[in-house]
Amino acid sequence: MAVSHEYPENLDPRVEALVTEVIGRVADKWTMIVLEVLTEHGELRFSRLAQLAEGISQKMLTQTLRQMERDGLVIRTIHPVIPPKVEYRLTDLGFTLSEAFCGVWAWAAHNVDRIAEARRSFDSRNGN
Amino acid sequence: MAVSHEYPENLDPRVEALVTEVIGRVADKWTMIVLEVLTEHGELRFSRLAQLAEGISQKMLTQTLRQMERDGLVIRTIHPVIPPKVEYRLTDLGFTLSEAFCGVWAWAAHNVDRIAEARRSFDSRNGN
DNA sequence: CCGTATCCCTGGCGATACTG
DNA sequence: CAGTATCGCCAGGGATACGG
Repeated sequence: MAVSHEYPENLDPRVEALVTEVIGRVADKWTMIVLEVLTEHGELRFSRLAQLAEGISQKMLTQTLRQMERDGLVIRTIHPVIPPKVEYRLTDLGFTLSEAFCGVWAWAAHNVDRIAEARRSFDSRNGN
Repeated sequence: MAVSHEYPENLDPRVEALVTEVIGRVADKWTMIVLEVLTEHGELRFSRLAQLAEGISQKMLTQTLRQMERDGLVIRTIHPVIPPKVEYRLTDLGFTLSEAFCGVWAWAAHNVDRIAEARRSFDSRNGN
């Protein structure tokens, strides 16, 4: 804590744009939650994932999983049985992203109270 | 890398909901970019911030800064001069969040190529 | 069971114009 | 300079229905 940190420097503005695009794609609530759930539980089927990712709609879950698969974050395995069984698990790449985001979760969990307090303070300073 | 990591466990589902809300609020492209810019450059005025946060509209910058101020991530200092001069800098809390997100930037910068490759592969597997 | 397809509508966001 | 206010668009995402 309070240790300095440095952001990666991109000399090439095109690369920087790509990095920003990746950030925009990946820094999304549902992506983070799916990442967390898959990290905690390992391989999961679609329906189980839908339960564990509290509040997600089927559409958003499908969409999120497709994007993550496309970006090489998850592997989708179709078991040719009836009824269909499809399982999702993280790739190594997905796992490393999960590690990175884990720090953000920890930060959030550690600071919920300070944030709530800051909000109360801000709201009372400015007309309720 | 490939070292295991653990997400914070929240026994209380209400706390968990709060954490998720904070994640949803904070895991946003512009918040991440403002965090990065303020970390790199220290205290900045509004107009300079607008230049450095490539592509942001004035509206989104104002909105993002207000939310961040409300959450206790930035301090807004109004210098009573003409023309007006308003400066923004990170709080300690904002700085620790910046640290956490720094890992995600590093991840993105380090893996742009793998992601681009994964996308090409995915797109060619499924009808272009 | 695991999706895709369609409808529909809210709200996020840019553009523009105006104030202290 | 540093905002607020207002309008208008269209994409994100829920709900529903249907297909393999």
